[in-house]
Amino acid sequence: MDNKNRPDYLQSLNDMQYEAAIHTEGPMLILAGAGSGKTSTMTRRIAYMIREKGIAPYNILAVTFTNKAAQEMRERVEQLVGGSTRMWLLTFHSTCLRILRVNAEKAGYHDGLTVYDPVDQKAVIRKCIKAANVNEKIFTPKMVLARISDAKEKGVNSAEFAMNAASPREKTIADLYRRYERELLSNNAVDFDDMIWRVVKMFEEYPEVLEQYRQRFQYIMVDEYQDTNYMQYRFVKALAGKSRNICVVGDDDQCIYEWRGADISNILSFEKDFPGARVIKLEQNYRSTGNILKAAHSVISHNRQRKAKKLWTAAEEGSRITYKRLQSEKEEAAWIADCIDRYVMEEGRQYQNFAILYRTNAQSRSFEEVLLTRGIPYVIRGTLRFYDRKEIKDMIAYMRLVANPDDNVAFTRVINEPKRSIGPKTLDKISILAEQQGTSMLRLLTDEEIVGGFTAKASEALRGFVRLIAECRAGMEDLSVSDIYDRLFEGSGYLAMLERERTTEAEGRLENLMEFKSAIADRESENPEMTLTEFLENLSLDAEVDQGSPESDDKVVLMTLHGAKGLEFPVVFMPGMEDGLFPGWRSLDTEEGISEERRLCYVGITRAEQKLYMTSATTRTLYGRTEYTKESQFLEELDSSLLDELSDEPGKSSYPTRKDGYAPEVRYSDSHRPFDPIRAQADVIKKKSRDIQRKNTKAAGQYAAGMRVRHKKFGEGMILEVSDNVVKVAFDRAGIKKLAAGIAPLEVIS
DNA sequence: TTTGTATGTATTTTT
DNA sequence: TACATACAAA
Repeated sequence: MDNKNRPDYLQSLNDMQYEAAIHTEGPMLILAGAGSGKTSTMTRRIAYMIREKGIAPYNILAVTFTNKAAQEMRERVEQLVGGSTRMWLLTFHSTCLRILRVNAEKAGYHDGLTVYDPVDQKAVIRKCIKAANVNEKIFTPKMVLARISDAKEKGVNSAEFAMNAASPREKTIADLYRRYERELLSNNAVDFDDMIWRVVKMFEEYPEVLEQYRQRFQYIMVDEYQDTNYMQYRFVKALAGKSRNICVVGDDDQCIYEWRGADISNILSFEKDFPGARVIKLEQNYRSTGNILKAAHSVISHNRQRKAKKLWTAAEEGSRITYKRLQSEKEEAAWIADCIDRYVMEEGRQYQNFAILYRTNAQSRSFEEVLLTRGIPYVIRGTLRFYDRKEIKDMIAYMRLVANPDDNVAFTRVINEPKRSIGPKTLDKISILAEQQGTSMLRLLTDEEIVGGFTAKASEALRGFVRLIAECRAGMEDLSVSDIYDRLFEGSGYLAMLERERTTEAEGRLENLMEFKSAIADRESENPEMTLTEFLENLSLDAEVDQGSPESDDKVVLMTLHGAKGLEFPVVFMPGMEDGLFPGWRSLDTEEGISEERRLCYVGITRAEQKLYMTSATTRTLYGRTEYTKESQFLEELDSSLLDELSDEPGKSSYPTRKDGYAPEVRYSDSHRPFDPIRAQADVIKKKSRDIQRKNTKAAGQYAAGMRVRHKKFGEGMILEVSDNVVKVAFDRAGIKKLAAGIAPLEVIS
């Protein structure tokens, strides 16, 4: 194809990529193989729409699955179009949550809508299981939630579920589903499935709302289409139904989340859903050497039901895949460590060139042990997320309670954290009473009569707790998020609790909470007007936070095969190529199960740029049991002419080991540090919090009902009521607001 | 209400 | 093996 007439930013595309980029009208399916330049193509397509076709960014919706992908795409688009764009380039969940917030009332919710993560969901369903008084051995939270999620993905509500329930077991699940649904609604909360589903439902119930968004989003793009579930498909189809300007990008061979609801048939039947769809295959790979691609192809071609395609490369053949069977998982790890050492010593490679990709997280241990003793730097990516830590979740729960007083899960989480002598018994009472009165647990406790009904100790604690939350809620308009955080952290006694403990664990928690504070400050400096609600929303949708400093550090990367999707490394190790481990034993009995594992294997192989190693162990200790293993069937499926199997060389170790001493990282315990930054920060927080409190208690006296006041943001109004340091003002224009007496910039006029 | 001890269970997890 | 949860005792 003649490149001459292309705009400069399209010059670098190959013919297929170019065609995809300039095809803007009507449905299109881009089958983008691994490493085929998918993101380049997509971002250039958007740039082309904006720059050449004059399409307003306002009219474009681009949906991804991860925040990371969305962020990366946005950056690259902005580079291409020069300057920032206010286009909707978001994850499915952010997209739907935005729509849901704007139309909260129509969807049955109200202001302060909270997002429940899996831990919150579990808390809710456990409560439901208890309340329903059913066999907890059979109806485990995990199983029930899986069924509910499944139903929501299919758009089946609890009433419909109940109608389809034939067996007693199904009827029980229907009942639990009903309770769960009701609980979330009364808590003004949505789970991840709800975000998509409620929007789709609202589109059905309010065609004018759908029409409005159809008008807006004339052009729609969907990334990773093979991973969409049925409800996401419905969402996309509804929005694109009229304009039909929909471009989906994906690779059916990389669908590895079927177990989570991803429906591979969405991509397989796209041409049926959108007749006349243009199909473009991106098959040129820019990542791997020839042998790696051939190996990947030999494995994946054992799958039936796939779109015919074959990656090719202009690069050289490269070396073959090396396979080695070791004695145990310990030797397996040692062998891989040797390999890395050798590369580093002989070729001067950097550690970050290597990735160890395993099937299960449990496998990481043997690698950690070996790498640690050898002094090889490494990072484990994607395990416990920062925001999943207990102390972080606790503080988030406090903040959530301020933003949404209906959030019973948040209430239950922190009412006795730190210990306030509110045990399960008291909690039960509160819960039942709240339900009877049709209110939330926190709101119930604003009733002095009810609070007084508990023991002196408990009622005192409850009063303090409620006052703190109310004070922060009243301050929401005028305090920054970090101010609120400081006030909650100190005022709740959480800070004091951690300081009292004096264990290394408590120190670590304190450190994490300080880091959390700086994360808040970071976001605040980017967006000084950030509200608490906004902050919480971003948190719940963005699990990925700067995990130390991953990219820049020169470290071997350890992660699961699932986590590796979308990434690439010069040298990749795939340990644990054993039947029952990979493919996993739970997938063995179905064809679809094996197929998905095979796709996972394909994903793993195609992560490698230059060299791929596979290993297995004849005996493996898992869950404290040592067992003999059989080699993975994927090894047999892999074209043997591409595989070099290394045998044992008796008497000598096949690879040199690192002898030179490696100085372990020296860390001084906190008590030996001349200056303790954590303690210093804690003092700042304490001061800030007490400052807020002091201002508040002092200030209430100067206001009285009936006074006219002026507020910086809300203008003039009249005080309706003053109680507990909270001033209730009816503003002439902004409506009724509750404000913190000492914080709000109120000026008495008369 | 808190604490210690027994018991059962165990892929993968973008949001 | 290792962790979370359930239950009993103080």
